[in-house]
Amino acid sequence: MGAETIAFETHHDHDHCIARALDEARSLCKARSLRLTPIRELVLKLVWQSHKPLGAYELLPALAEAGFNSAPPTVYRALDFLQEQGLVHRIALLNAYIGCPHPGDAHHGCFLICRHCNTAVEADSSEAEALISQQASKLGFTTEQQSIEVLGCCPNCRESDTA
Amino acid sequence: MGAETIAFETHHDHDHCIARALDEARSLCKARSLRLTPIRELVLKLVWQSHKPLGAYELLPALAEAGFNSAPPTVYRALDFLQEQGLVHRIALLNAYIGCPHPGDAHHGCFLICRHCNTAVEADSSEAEALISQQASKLGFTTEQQSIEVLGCCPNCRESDTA
DNA sequence: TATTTTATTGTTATAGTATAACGGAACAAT
DNA sequence: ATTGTTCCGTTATACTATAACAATAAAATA
Repeated sequence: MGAETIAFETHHDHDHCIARALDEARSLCKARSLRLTPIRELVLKLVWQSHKPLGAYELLPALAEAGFNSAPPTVYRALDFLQEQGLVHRIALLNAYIGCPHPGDAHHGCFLICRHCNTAVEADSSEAEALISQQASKLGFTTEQQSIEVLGCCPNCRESDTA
Repeated sequence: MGAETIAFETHHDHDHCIARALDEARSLCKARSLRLTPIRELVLKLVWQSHKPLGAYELLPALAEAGFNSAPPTVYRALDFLQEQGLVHRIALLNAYIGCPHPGDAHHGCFLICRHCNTAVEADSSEAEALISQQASKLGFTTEQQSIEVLGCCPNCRESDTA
């Protein structure tokens, strides 16, 4: 399980994270002849405002401020598009959405979610996934999609909390 | 990943599954000095009516028929109790609940969920879980709870669907 | 047994998450 | 220019879950 541990680095340059995510989204959509419309781009940017998963309804006010319609379907459509393109992931345990740090390859990694600060890191879990698929296939079950979500305590919170 | 594959056996004696689940629940609650009240027992029985995860609201009509109050809090309280005691699990991807085939030991196995017939099997995934925890700890992350859910196609549906 | 305490359930209201359905606008492709 | 398609605005509603408080039942203690 390799990892995008940058979210656990408290003082990283987050503007860079955002810029990179937007750049990648633009080129990916271009390559696929898809339209990264203003709404979609804004929603992606909003999701990337932190490394904490955000609920769909938390994004609506900012959409309104930006002058867009801000009814639920607007944000859900954008999120659906971004999910289909692998630009954001949905965290089922939280009903929340988070930017994908390495879009492009189809995957749905493993999320390490801190119960204290809510930060979530997407870790590559190909080993574990392979193991699971393999064991499932022994039961005659064909794996199509995996969701691995881990709740716990991140290194930063562990230090401060002694918990 | 060992498994309770009985759910994939189309013609198994399901009454036996139910009876066993209820027996285990009774003795487990007795051992823990907890009250398996009529509502809790009925909810457990309803969850066990099949090997398909059921939504909370799907249980309400049967509660009403049995003469109980059937407002949402009633069923959620029972489900909460049953979850705390490890008698049922919640499938986050489906917002649905399923009976646990081997309560008693604290765990939250891996669920293989068939997209076609909706049957879900709880498989022991201790190997994969250990791997994930171990890799997470390399990132300084302390695992407290894991959720592994797999969507795919079960052996029965694979046969009939050619899909 | 009477009393007190605790756990459980009833009840009403509401919060939070997500989608259906349809019309209109913008864009792309002839 | 016209047509077809995609995207967005809008309204309404479905689905999932919990807050808050009153009433009841069970357990513990006196």
